[in-house]
Amino acid sequence: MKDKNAEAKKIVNELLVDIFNRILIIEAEYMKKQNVKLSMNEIHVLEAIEKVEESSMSNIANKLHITVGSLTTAINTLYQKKYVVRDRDSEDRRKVIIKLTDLSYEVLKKHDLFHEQMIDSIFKELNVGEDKVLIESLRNLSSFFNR
Amino acid sequence: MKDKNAEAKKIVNELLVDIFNRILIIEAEYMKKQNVKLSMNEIHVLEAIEKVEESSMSNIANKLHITVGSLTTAINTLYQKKYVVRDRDSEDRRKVIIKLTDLSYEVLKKHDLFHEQMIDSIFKELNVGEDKVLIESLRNLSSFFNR
DNA sequence: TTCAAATATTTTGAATTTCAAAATATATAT
DNA sequence: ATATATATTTTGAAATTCAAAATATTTGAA
Repeated sequence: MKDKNAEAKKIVNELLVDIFNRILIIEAEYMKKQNVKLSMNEIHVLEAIEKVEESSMSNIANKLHITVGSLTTAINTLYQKKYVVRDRDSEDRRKVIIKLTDLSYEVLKKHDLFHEQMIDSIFKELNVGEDKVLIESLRNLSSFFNR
Repeated sequence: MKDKNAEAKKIVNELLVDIFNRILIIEAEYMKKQNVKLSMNEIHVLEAIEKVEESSMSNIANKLHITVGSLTTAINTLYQKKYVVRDRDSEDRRKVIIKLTDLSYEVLKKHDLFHEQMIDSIFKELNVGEDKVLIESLRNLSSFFNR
């Protein structure tokens, strides 16, 4: 049986693939232009540390979907470059808590600005109430990944 | 000045980041479950070869936003595993044209199915005409990357 | 209390992916 | 003819990742 939305679906798929393929490259170029010396990978580590509830190694690695071992090497270089410090949790001394330095907050401010501009570009031609459709669609896509 | 859409924008940004962070992992799990032995990286190379107009090394690398040198190593292993063959362009013998084998088309069929299910999950609760809003939003985001 | 099991992290060794620059081959234009 | 441009591969190095082993600390049961 034919799908009446076939054409729209094809377009949405192509747009998503295109966006997905380009976002990292564009974001990296933008950050470089802002004089940020870190890779997108490193920036995403900082972002995860900022967003996660308790910034232990396990929690951060979990948020990033990488192993704790991989995170250790990432944190090692970020520590060397003075973007993070390591603290022991006083309650449970097995846990290492990662804290961001001011250097990191500068980077994250620039990163947030990029995302703001990106989101503004989506909203600029949206009419009242249309944001609901967009949010619902993205929620459906996100929950598709939960099964 | 306050932005009346501030809350909606925040939600859209979080959804996009979440989708972006998870899609590759979920897609990789799916392909593995379908008994595909290739990495997502390798699958995306096959996808680019299929989609590009003329599948020369330069065109493919361009589509993937990687250097031709990087592509050469990727094609080397895909050739070894019998997913592609190399042809010389008879018009211009500098060009190497990459062709997919049947093994690749099997993989791409499974990959397409994943994307179909993904897109269906977006459309399942969309009413008539609402797909226009979604397409317009994604188009705006995509063209934000063009500046 | 004490010690085995569980949990948190780091270390190690290897694979994959990537790049820039040099090398090679072919085509084009003067 | 030959210099220049274009297409690709090779080379050497860096970044990112993983799994498994090693280390440190906590927890729970005897």
